[in-house]
Amino acid sequence: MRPLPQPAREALTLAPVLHALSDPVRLELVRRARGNPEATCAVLADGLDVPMSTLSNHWRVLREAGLISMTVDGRHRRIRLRADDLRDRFPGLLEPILRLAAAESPDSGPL
Amino acid sequence: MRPLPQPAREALTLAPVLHALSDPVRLELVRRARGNPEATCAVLADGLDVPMSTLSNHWRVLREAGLISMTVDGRHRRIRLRADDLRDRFPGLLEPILRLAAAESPDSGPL
DNA sequence: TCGATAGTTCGGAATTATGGAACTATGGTG
DNA sequence: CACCATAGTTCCATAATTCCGAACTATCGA
Repeated sequence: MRPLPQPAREALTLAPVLHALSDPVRLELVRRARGNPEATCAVLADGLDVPMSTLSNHWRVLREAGLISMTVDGRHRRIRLRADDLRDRFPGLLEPILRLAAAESPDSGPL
Repeated sequence: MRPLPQPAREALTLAPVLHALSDPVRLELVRRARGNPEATCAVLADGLDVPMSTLSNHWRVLREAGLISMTVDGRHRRIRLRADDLRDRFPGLLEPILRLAAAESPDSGPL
């Protein structure tokens, strides 16, 4: 269950977080990650017509911005939303954004 | 005082708004616009070591995302934050972001 | 009319994003 | 162990964006 490198909580900055959330696919991945702790990349991306290499890039952007952490678990990567770190560093940021994203695509509808 | 074209309130979507806010320069411009209604481009960008053509692009991104409106006033463009439209369409979004941005660069400090 | 001011547009260079193909690493099976 | 399937990453060429200097436009004031 080796963890992949990620920025420390104190190193998180606002602009990269907003950038990471400014893509519809990534926003959806984050929403799913929140509702689905410890899920793998493939599970979270299920049904999203996006090629795997592009997804891998999206996960990297999310990880480098500090939104998620990844741990290697066998052949899988487990994704966890860094909810605590984000709440600590950017209180009041993530909840409204995810709420509005959910309002904009109620199901996991048209991204 | 002819207004420049801008997306209608109902047409605003989350991803472009987050994208517009994901750049440190634009974030700063939005902060200044909020504290400085009816100011011109030049006034809002004062002191920001960014070339004018780049600023013009930033204003366009902000306008097209629906964050600001611009009206032509003589030789000037007056910038207004679309606070009402944004609050209506994305309640709870802008305030936290601008608060966190202010916390991250208290003055208009290192962008 | 002329010049200065305020900002936009154009176009090329630099950066970033996309995605197919090849690769790596792990687990399961015989 | 040999072999294959799975899960994801990396490489790299193309496409799309962004940056910014230079040229342009529009308006005001003298």
